[in-house]
Amino acid sequence: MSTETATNRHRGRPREFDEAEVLDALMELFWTKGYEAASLADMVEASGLNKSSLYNTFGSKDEIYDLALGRYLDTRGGMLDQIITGDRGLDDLLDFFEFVRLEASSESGRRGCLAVNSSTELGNAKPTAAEFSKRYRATMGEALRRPIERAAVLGQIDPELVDVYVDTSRALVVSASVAARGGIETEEVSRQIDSMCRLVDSWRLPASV
Amino acid sequence: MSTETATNRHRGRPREFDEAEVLDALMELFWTKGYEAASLADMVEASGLNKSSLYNTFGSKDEIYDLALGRYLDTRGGMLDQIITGDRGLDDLLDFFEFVRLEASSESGRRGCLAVNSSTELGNAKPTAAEFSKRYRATMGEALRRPIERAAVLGQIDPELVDVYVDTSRALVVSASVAARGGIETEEVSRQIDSMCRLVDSWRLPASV
DNA sequence: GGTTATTTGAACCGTTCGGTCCAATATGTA
DNA sequence: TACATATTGGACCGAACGGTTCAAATAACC
Repeated sequence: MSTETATNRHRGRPREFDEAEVLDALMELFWTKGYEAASLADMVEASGLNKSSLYNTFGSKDEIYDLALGRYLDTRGGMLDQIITGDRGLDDLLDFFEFVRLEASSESGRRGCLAVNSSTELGNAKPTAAEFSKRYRATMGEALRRPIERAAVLGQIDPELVDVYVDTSRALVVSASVAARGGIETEEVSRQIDSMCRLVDSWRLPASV
Repeated sequence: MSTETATNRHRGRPREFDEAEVLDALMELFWTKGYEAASLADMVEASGLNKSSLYNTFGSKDEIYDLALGRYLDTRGGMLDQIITGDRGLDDLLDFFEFVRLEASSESGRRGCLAVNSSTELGNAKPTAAEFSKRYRATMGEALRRPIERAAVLGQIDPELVDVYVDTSRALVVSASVAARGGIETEEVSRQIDSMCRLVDSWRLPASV
C-alpha cells in the first residue's frame, strides 16, 4: 500500500528546453517567413535545438507547423479576450481598433496575422490549415460580437445590424493585417484604420430623447 | 529611296508560342500554388514550353513571377473598369459585390486574389511584390471610388464619408478573397457577402423631401 | 538551296530540400 | 558507483530545388 512518492515520472535525462518556448520561437519563424519559405535549417536556428531533437519532440515540419498554428490561435484568442473587454460597446470596439493600429505599425505587426497568412498561402491545399482558418474566423467573430452586441443593448446601434457589423469588423481587421504584411506604408495603413474608426462612428444612432 | 518592305523583322526561326498566352498559364499556376510552392517543373508543365525556352524568353522564376503578377494586375484592372461602370452609384457597387459573390463560389475564385495572396506570402520580403501590392491597392481603390463618388453626387450617401466607404469597400473585397482562399465554405463566404450588401444599404440616406 | 537566327530537348551544375539514423553524452534513480 | 533512460549533435540519405549550357533541329529570308 505504500504509494511511492511520484518522483520517478521520468527516469532518464530530462528535457533541457521548454516545449512551449520552443514552439513559440517556431511560430514566430512561420509567422515571419511563411510555411514554404521556412526551411528545416531555419527551424533549427530559430528553435536552438538540434534537427533530430526537433523531429523527435514535435515531428515533421508539417506537424510542427500545425502545432505552431495551434499555439498562435490559443495565444491570440486569449489576447483578444483580454483586449476586447468592458461594457462600453462601440468604444471598446474602437479601443480594439487602436490596438490594431498599434500592432500594424510595429515591426512585429508588419508580418500581418499568422492565421490570415496561413489561410492565403496554404488555403485549401492543406486541410489542417483550412481548419485553423475556420477556427480563427470563429474566434475573432466571437470576440468582436461581444462589444457589438453590448452596443445594441446600450442603444448605440441598430440591433438589426449586429451580424452585419460583426462581419464587417472582422473583414476590416483581416484587411488591415493584409495591408500591413503587404508592404503598404504604415501611414497608409494607419489612414485605413482611421477609416475603420470613422465607419464605426457612423454606426451610432442619434441619442433618443 | 526604295524602302524595302518591312518583312525581315525576324530572320531566324519564329517563335512557336504566344507569349501572352504562356504568361497567362504561368499566372494561373502562381495563382493556384503561390510562389514558393510552384516549382520550375510545374512551370514547365503549365507553360507547355521547355525549361530553357522558358528561361530564354522570360528569365528566371523570380522574373517570371513578376511578369505574371504584372499581367494579373493589368487583366484585373481592365476587368474592374468593365464591371464597375454605370451611373447608379450604390447599385453599381452592389452589382460588383454580386460579381464577387459569383467569383468566390467558383472553382477558380476559391484561389482568392493573386495580388492578395502575393502580398501575404511575400509581403515585405520581395520588393517587387510589395510594389504590386500597392498598385493593386490603388487600382482597386480607384475603381471602387467611382460608384461611391457617384452615389454622393446622387445624394444616396453622406459625401463626407466617401473616403471611408472606399476604404471599407476595398477591405470587404480583400477579406472576401482571403475567406474564399482559406477554405471557408462557399455558403459562409456568401453569407459574408450578404453582410457586405446590407452594410452598403445601411449607407443610404433617407430620400430628402 | 544556302545562310542565318532562333527554338528546342536533354544533360548537367552545385545547393538545398525534408527526413532519418546512431553513437556519444548527460542525468535521475537505485 | 552502476544502471537505466532520454537527449543530443552530426553524419548521412535520396530527391528535388533553381539555374545553366549546348549541340541538334527548325524555319524564315536572300
